[in-house]
Amino acid sequence: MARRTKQDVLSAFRCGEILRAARQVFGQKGFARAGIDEIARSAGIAKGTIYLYYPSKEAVYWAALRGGLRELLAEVAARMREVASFEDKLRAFAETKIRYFDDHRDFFRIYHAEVGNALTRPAATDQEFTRIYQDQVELLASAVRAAVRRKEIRRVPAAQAAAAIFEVTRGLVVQRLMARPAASAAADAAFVVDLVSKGLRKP
Amino acid sequence: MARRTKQDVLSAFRCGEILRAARQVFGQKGFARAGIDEIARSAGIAKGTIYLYYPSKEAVYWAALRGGLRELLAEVAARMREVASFEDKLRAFAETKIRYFDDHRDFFRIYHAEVGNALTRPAATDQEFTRIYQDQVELLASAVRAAVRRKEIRRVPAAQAAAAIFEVTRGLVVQRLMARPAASAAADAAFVVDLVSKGLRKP
Amino acid sequence: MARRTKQDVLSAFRCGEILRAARQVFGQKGFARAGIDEIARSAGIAKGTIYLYYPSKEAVYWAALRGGLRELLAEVAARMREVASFEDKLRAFAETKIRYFDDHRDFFRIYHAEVGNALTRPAATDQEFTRIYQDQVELLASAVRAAVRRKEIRRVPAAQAAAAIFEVTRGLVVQRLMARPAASAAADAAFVVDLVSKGLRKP
Amino acid sequence: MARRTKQDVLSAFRCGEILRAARQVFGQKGFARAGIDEIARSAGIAKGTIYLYYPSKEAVYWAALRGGLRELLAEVAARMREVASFEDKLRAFAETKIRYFDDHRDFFRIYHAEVGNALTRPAATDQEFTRIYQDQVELLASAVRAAVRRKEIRRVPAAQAAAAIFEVTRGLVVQRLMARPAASAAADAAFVVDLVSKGLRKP
DNA sequence: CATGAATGAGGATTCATTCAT
DNA sequence: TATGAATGAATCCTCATTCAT
Repeated sequence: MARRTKQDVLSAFRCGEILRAARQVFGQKGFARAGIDEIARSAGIAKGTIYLYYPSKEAVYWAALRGGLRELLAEVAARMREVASFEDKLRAFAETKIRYFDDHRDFFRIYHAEVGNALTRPAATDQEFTRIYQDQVELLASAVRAAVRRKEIRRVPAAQAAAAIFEVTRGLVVQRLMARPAASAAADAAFVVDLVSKGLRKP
Repeated sequence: MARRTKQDVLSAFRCGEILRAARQVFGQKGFARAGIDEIARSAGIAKGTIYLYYPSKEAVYWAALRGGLRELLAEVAARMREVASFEDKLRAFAETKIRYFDDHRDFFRIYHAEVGNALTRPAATDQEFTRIYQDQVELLASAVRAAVRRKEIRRVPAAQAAAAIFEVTRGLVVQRLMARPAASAAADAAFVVDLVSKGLRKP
Repeated sequence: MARRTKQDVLSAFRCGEILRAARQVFGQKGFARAGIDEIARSAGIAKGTIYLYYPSKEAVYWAALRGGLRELLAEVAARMREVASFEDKLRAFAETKIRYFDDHRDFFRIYHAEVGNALTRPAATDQEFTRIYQDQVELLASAVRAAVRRKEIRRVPAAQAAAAIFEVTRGLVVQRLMARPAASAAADAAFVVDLVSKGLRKP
Repeated sequence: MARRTKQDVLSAFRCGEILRAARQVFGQKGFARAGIDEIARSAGIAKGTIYLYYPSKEAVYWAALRGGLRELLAEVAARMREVASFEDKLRAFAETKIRYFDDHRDFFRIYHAEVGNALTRPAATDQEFTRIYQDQVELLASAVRAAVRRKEIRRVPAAQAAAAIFEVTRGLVVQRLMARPAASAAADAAFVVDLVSKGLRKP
């Protein structure tokens, strides 16, 4: 059993290294221009080894994307659960995402690119991506619904409001990455909170 | 002169057809997976003919992107000039963009992908893209500044506000394209206007 | 008839210009790297026009080669006929060739390349090249035979001797073209005459 | 170490096979008309494998040319060192070259073609070719100088004499390859020796 | 399990040739 | 006759994937 466990640990370590390298290389070059060779080198293993853990370049890409997405979703969900008011949830959402992407710029590029791809092919693989993507929006939508119910904010269509919050936040991340010396994460998040909470405030 | 003109017309027609086909194919497959062959076929010409008008696949891509961007920018700027109040300018911006992208879905995908690429390589070619991109944001920023001056809205940082409006709009476009049977363009635009104008309203 | 003649003159002029341009471009780039476009431009006509006079790129090449070869052969033969002794014929041969190639460097490169090609493909077209090539050697061989008959030189195998003279001369041309500031044509020719006439002198 | 050595042996074998195939195909078709595909097939490997050993078609060509040139030069130099008299050195030079090219006809064609190219582009790559080419001539020139010093032959310009010998020999090779049923290598070499040694004999 | 040499399908680009004007 | 825009076959090179060691 120790043997098995040792194997598992090694295997998990390899997978982790591969995905870390994959995010770096895919993030910097995009899917097509990234080479398996380069990912392997960055992971400190040989090209062939990757194929022991993943059946194809696409599979590596999806694993890298899915892993990051799940981590991000979990983190955002956790932070949002920690607070109660709509404004606090809003702030938790924006700040966590901004901070996460500040720390995982390469991943953001994959994520962003995949949004674009999801627009094109409603293929089986993308279904999962779309689902996780929508899970994030749903986090916001339910917060909006609750706030409406609690009369914290005026009655607004939850889906559109959630989408708006979601995209304002994503837009800020894009702006932050395009123009380097950005404001602090907290300041940018505060702006989102301010705009949205005022925008949704009861009349 | 007639001769020359006839040639010019044909040449313009070819360029137009190539760019139209390019937007379609690049939009559906992305730059790397798109084949010159397919673009040519879609344009109804032979592969080699493309190289009479553009020196490389990349050049075709940039021309397609730039052309669309300029058209969009011009249209948005024109619509915004037609109206006076901040709210109307806001509506003009959102509605024009949503409508344009509803009609040019393929182009939106190129556009979206390139935002992602611009995050990675601050190369010479991308400079122009970034500039046009920022021209759009500037349209909004100056509207915001004017509104602040006219005391239509409260004092907010123009750049951030513009980015937020810009991204909320873009986000709605993404949502519309991901989930097909969307609300009307006017309704989605109205939501943006509502959220933002209330969010920026004087206290 | 005047009409016809005018046509003929124009046609001859076109052919001449094409061949002149062909020698220049083929000589500077070799057959494969030379483009029909470039030849046409150098000849001051349009690409398609070349195909009114020659059926293919190869045909242009062969015409350029054959024309030059014939001119050279005629010139050499004429000069050799003007003199009587073996030494004088030798000098006429070497000096005329050296001078001709000094004046037609581009042509020499085509000529040289084709010797190489003739080694490879004993095709129909090359037959003629080989024949003209051997006609030149034959000029020398008959001079050698006559000299032997007249006892000007010792008895040597005419074919080998002719080949040797031919190649020594050609070798000098190569040397002249590789190392620019060469000796005068007369001096180089004199060396050939000296070496060979002494080498073939009666014992 | 054994491992490494086995790899090295395999690698050397591959390189050798590639160059052998390259000489064959380039020799029969010339650089431009030769296809990497065909070279690979002739070497018994796949197209892509060539690119593991050489970065481009050009690199393969140069390696094939350089390798052959060096082998030839080494062989000629060795044979010439083995003998003392001018006549013997002359014979060693001529016979070794004739024999080498009899055995490596394909290589001769590359070699010959490159002489032509060297006439055109004095580019960096050709520099090395020109150097090795001149090293061969220098072998002869120093032999001539020594013979003059030892009074074996009359006083002649060493460079021109060397060039003449060099080219007579090359000319004979061309003749041998153009007209198949040639004399024996020894007989052709003897002719060169006879002509030249008599031509340079003291008066 | 790990390796990396070998594979070969795929794709951008060039250019001789054609043909409508 | 002259043109040059259009064609598409031909070819170099890349790189995801396989497999013998």
